Amino acid sequence: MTDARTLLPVLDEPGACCTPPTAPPLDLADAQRLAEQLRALADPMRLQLLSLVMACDSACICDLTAPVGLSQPTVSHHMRILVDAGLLTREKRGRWAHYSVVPEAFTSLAGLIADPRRGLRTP
Amino acid sequence: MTDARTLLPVLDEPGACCTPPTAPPLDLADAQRLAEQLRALADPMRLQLLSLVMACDSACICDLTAPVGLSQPTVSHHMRILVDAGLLTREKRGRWAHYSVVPEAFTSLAGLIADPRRGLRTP
DNA sequence: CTCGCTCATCGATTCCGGTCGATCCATGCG
DNA sequence: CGCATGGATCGACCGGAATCGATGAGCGAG
Repeated sequence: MTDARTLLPVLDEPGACCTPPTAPPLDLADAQRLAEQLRALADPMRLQLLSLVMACDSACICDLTAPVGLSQPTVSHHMRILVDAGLLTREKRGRWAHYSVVPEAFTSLAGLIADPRRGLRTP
Repeated sequence: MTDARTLLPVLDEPGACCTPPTAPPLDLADAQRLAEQLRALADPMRLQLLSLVMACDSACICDLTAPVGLSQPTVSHHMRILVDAGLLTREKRGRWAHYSVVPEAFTSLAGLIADPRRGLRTP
């Protein structure tokens, strides 16, 4: 990066690498918040759990452990991560905890990925 | 899970948890492939790198290390992950490696998240 | 009140992923 | 040819995450 291009940015010599990135990258704080939501999604077991909740529209832990083949504490751990990421909501009814999807979270997340000018690009 | 509901599924007693998940979860292989793409996105530094590539439309490593403040091997490592996930393409021109985004990957990924009936739900 | 059921939390273990310095490969130049 | 440069790979380190068994907190039923 310490070549002549940084000193003579106007030249645009033919052997140059490419246009230097004058635009700063995505703000680190924004990137971290977005990555947190994506990291919650980036797990096969959590994707399976999400598919089950979407199918039932409202599910509790006891009905989720068997289909994914995980222990109850592990399922609870995954559900907590999904709730903390804002992708699910938890509602305690009696002895059971009912989990439901947050559709807005998925639509906004999809919008950020599909239209990166609003999410990955600094405005 | 070993309550009477599994033996008498027709009863639908009022104290029951919820409807049992008769539908199987998302196929594990599909979940793993989807998780692999999402895991590539679920990192703040990779999101910053993506924003830089999108801004330049074609960037090489030497122009990416400084803005994100990472070493060259680390940036190369992240770019490899993004290429392996199908989100970027790598093209060697001369001494430099030019990276470009794969728009279709982002649109399809956004579609799977926004319309989970096609991606997270088993058809 | 006591017991049983559901779920969350804790502690420990194991494994994966990010990061770096050092090194190696390929290309272009003299 | 030999040297310099851009980039990829290697080996190692370290923090964090996934998983489990055991335990604790809340609620319902008897």
